[in-house]
Amino acid sequence: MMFQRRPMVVGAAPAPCVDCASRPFGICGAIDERDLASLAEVAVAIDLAPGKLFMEESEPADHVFNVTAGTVRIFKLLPDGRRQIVGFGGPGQFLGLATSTVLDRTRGARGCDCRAAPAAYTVSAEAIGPVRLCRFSRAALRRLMDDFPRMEDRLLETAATELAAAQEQLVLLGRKTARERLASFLVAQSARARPCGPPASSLFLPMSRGDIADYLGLTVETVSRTLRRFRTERLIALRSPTHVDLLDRAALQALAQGFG
Amino acid sequence: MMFQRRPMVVGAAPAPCVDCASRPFGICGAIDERDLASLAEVAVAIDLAPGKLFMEESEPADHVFNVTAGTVRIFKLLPDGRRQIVGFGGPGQFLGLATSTVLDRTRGARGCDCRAAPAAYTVSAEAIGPVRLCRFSRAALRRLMDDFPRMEDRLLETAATELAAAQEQLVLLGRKTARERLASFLVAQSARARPCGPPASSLFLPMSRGDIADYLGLTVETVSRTLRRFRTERLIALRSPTHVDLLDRAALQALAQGFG
DNA sequence: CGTTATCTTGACGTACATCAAATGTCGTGG
DNA sequence: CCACGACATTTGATGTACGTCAAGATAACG
Repeated sequence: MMFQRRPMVVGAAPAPCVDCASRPFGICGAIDERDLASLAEVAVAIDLAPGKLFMEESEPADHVFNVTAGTVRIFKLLPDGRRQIVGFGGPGQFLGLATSTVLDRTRGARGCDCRAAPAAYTVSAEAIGPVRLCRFSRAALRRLMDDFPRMEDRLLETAATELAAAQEQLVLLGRKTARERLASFLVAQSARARPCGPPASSLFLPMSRGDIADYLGLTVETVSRTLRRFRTERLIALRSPTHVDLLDRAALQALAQGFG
Repeated sequence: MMFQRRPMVVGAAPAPCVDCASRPFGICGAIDERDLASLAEVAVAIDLAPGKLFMEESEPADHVFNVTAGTVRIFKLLPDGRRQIVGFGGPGQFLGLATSTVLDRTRGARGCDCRAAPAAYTVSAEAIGPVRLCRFSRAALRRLMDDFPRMEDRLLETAATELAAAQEQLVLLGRKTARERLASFLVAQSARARPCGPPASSLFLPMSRGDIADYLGLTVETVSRTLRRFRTERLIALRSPTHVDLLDRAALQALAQGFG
């Protein structure tokens, strides 16, 4: 196992996997320690500079990715520039599920071979701050799933979780007020900061206000105003734009669920 | 294999599968003709009366379903009654993906055994009009996936398609105007009516205005007004509340994508 | 053919967007 | 270390798309 030197923006190196801190969080956790060699064989570690776009909607989906460090934003654009962020991804985040895009998705049903079209990414993704990720070719993923059925199980589980998250976000965008959206966001972030155990009350937001706005279907101004109002109500404290303390988690939780 | 008699509302019978019209559209299409017996063995056909709730959010996810006739609405509720419909499902629609709900989904990442919790449905579903569906126990699905790997492949593919659809809907709810939402809805419905080939220009909407509103994050009034405006603009014709003709599909398509 | 739910239409209110400007934050170089 | 500039964030004034409330008009149904 050797080191490769590469230009700074995109460094690539074979992945050790064995001591990958994000393995338990992602689909790689499905593979047993003693089989990690087959994984490392096909994984390529890549470093991304802040802002780097590494996956683009409607491009051929030749690779899948796994975030190992940093945070990415996953989004879709309308032709006039309106942006909807569909999610943020931290260590363990899997990226690259794709559909044989027949332009207008027909909710699961096909029943004929209109799926001749090659798979394309359905969303774009770029780095927020410096990011490290692992890249696999789609073919390699296919082989891994064939060799290790637990891998496919894990991927299905991941997809189901992502779908549930997206559906929860549909409720947020379709039916919640700005206050409820921000409360939901803060509570979810604090839960994510500590996947197990008690949620963090002090949390770091790697994304900008603009990102938050585009995630919650609001404007920067509304995000800013709403957070300030939370502050005057002693629900949160704003140490810095990126560092928030949750002072009254119960109240925020209630707001998030639609009370108040 | 015996018949079970049940109250009229929910009739149940073993499923033949062989001549199931919706098989090519759903996950059952993954199973070869000569293996259909193993499928029919575990499938139970069920008839639902209009309005019948058959899957409820946060209940134990003991079964999965496959719509074979009619249309269902899939939704989530807020405690005060606000409703978000996350999708409509016709023949072929698979239902019952679930996550070990740790109350606040943490986007894919877990990395510990907080998943001890039993799987629960993440959404509710009820019949619009009369519906027929097939029910499988989750255990049976697990066995089917083990015996027929193509089944699991198909399910993963389905989940990916559903996720892409949900993400598209996030854009709609987060960033589109009422006009754009309705246009997107009409175009998508017409595309769905004919999964392959040219989209239908005359389409039947089995769901009520209220359902459409709760799907698009609007109110009934706004849906009604916007449709009427489309009518005065000669984009559509309204034969009856449930029967719409698309007169200018190109214009609607453009609107849906965010132009105009 | 009456009764009731659904859909339409109108008048008015408001939560959030838009536009505009001040303030804060942070990297860079003197 | 501090001054400067670029950009992110906050704050304020105003506008508007869509929601709410309230009748009517149609359609569905027994």
